Amino acid sequence: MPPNKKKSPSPLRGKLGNRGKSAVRRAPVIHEEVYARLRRAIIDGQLEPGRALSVRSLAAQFSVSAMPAREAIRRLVALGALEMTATRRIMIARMTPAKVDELTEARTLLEPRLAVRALKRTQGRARARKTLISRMTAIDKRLDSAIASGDVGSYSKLNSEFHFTLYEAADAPILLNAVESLWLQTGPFMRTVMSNLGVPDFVDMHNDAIAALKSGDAEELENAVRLDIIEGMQLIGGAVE
Amino acid sequence: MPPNKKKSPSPLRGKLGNRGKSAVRRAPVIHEEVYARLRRAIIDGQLEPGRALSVRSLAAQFSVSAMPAREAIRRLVALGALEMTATRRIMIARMTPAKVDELTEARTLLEPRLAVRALKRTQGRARARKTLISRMTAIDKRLDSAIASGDVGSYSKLNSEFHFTLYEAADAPILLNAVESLWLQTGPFMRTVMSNLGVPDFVDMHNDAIAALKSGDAEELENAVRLDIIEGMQLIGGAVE
DNA sequence: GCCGGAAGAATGTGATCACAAATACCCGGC
DNA sequence: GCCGGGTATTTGTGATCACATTCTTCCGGC
Repeated sequence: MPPNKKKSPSPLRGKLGNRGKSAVRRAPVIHEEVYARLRRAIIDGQLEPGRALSVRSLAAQFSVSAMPAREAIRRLVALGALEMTATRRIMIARMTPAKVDELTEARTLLEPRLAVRALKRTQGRARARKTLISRMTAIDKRLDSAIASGDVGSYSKLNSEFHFTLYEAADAPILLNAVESLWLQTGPFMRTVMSNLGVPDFVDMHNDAIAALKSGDAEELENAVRLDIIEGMQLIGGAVE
Repeated sequence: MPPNKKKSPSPLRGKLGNRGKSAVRRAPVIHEEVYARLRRAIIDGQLEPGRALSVRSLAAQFSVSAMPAREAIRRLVALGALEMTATRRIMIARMTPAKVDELTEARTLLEPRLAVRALKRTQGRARARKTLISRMTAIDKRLDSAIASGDVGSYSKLNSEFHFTLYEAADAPILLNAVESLWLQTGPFMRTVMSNLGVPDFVDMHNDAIAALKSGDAEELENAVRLDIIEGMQLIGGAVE
């Protein structure tokens, strides 16, 4: 009997989808799929702060082996989304007043600029601008019903979708990456705070942002985004300290 | 003979230093040591853009096994310091005009704020303020001799040391992390540009920053840092486009 | 002399095992 | 009922192997 051939059991390689229809491009790369899904769950606020995580449990949950799970976890720890205790236990990062302060400053600096970039980038392109506005309006509409029904989960998800739809239109991957890292650290708390205090009604800011996008007013857009961030972070700050 | 016990050869666990004197705290964790060393090398501009990297070669270079090397590489790819080709080859990230633009904006937004935070944090603490100033002055002095002798390597190293000495005094880990990620993407180019164009004389900005720190002038400090960034990035931008 | 392609080496990724440390669990004593 | 301590389990980390691809190299045909 040959001594090798250890790879038989294999936790289902194709489980996470074979990259949809495009078998053309690169291989699946399981660990990126795991990372993407976990990141989305955190940004959308589906995991509460302090919730424990482990390499093996995450691997089991996603039906993959330990290796992709630990790589995804490693990345999220590096980005500040996950926290490691002194004894190397992993959990969703917890909030502190100091972190609220830092996140508020970083977000209010970067996100308005990203929004303005999206505006400027669609300057000559009426078609692209219209597409962006209609997509954001659609999300905003769904956001309204989430607020009306008090659906905290949907609200979190749609809120992040609203912001990133705008930010991604800026076509600025470095800034976007930085901002994503900040959302990874705020996401869990938005959800927690709203579960306690109820869904906020910041929709004014969203409407202002859409209006500014329509009129092409960069300053108004900046202010709308900034105010949205400040109000959201104040909510978190009030709950933390 | 027992069939297990495969771990014998082991690439020298204590090679990278047993964390100095503190055997009190947590275990060594080889992959963090590898990450820290590689990150420093990149920020200091010791690795030129496009330079190839591989898991196994990095492991061999640091006398560790493949596992810590790949974890360090994974993190640096996530932070934008390393680039992956379509065929999964790893290299030091290359620069594009668009990236220069983004990095300039992000850095001019974040770094001056970090500097001001360092200023504010040492407001009441005359002792801490003095220590900070003297440390920065000492680095600046060594920077002068590096400029005088045209030592590009030392210049890069000392320049990053100067900035991060200031930024770390802000005690703002989230902002610091974001800024480090940006330096990881600029480091290799500063070095390249200076190798071609020679060592720049931005020391004025450093002197202004120190002076602002002494006088407690936040606005002057902000401007000094901003100008230093803009001049440096313009140098890179001129070489890239 | 030059080109194309095949053989060989190298690479990223996934899987699995070993191990020390930390946590969880349980059981007996009071 | 509650606590303490010892055992069993879980955990992160490192090491090693397998494998499909990709890159390199070199050689034979023209």
